[in-house]
Amino acid sequence: MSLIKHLSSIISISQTLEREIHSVSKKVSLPKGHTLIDIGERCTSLFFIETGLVRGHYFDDGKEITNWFAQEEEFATCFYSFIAGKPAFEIIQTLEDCELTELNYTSLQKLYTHFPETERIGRIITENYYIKLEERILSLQFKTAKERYHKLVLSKPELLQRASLGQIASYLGITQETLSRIRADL
Amino acid sequence: MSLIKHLSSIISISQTLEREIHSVSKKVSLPKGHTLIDIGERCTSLFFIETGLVRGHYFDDGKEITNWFAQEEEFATCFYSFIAGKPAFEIIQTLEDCELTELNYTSLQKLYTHFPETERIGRIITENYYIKLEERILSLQFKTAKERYHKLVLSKPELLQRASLGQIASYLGITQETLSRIRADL
DNA sequence: TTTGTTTTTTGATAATTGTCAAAAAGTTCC
DNA sequence: GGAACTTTTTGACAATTATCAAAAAACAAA
Repeated sequence: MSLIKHLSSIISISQTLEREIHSVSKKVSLPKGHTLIDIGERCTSLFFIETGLVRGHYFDDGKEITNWFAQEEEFATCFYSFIAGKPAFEIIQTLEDCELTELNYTSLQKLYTHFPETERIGRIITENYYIKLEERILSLQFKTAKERYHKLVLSKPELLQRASLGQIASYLGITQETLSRIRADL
Repeated sequence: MSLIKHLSSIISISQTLEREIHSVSKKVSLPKGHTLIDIGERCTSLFFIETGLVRGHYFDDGKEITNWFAQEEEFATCFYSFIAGKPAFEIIQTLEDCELTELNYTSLQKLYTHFPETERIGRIITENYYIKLEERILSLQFKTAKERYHKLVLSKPELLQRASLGQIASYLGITQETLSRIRADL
């Protein structure tokens, strides 16, 4: 689904605004394994995923930790860097060939200013992402490794085919070995 | 700090808007231990904390789990219920005598509509809360109990005096006994 | 102060998950 | 198909954290 269509599902987008979004955003095709943003860089773009899978990850004690996955119709960015203007603490990387729509920070701020209705879109999208994060906290806070895995199986079954075990394990906050064992005894 | 002052630190608030916010919000004084929202209710209010401490908690397997704390100059609400209009999954309760400013959902939506500049405030506040949640995820995902505790000591030292050990422990995703032991060997 | 209540600490033990190493299975590419 | 590489699984063991129970400490009320 295109970015415009996605936004239209939140509030109606005028012809003028649609044209403006078209003119300030750009389509990007990237192969699997491509790094969009590296640690330490400033992440000045928001990527809307039309097709493909992207993840954000960082290193802790030499170990790779997946912070999030983003798939079709979701946005990918180092949120902290994008919003706060600080260096990114994570690597953003494609896990599959991707078709993305890129919108940079300056253009987005201009949209907010010139098309006040986009503020509402921004707010609502952020609210929804907030709720998703909150759910993840509930899961990480007191659920066992097995419960977290089963929850993921229910909520994002396709992801299990699309990402590697190690990537999924670290996303769930457990080691790959533990996840492998959880899968074994079912 | 008052709600108006807090909002002014984000964008400038016009006289008219200030008057409007005044007229739709109301001050609430509550004693320690008061329940603002209970599980299953719809949370239709946003509470800005002028003085005092509030927490959100739920029960898992009979155990009380603190989901968040909110103190002076922060907002308290069951975000999920407030935004999605679904029943709250948590109890919101004062941990100290509180002075709050209450703004209800309908009034807030009217503000958004009649004063488009408030959309921006809403977006920015949500963005900032999102970043805070993200930080907490990083902590819960792979840090040890000790590391999580020390991080809290650095970021919110006063909280340790204001909330009980059990409340803090569950917030960190550990048992009270473990937290007690962590504190002991320093 | 004394009594009753709640919170925190301590101890013994069990369960969960991590670590390190190596084997097995699956992929990729010539 | 087979070599080289990557990913997943398995095993033995260690570390971390939870559980349950009880003692100690802190707090509140009469």
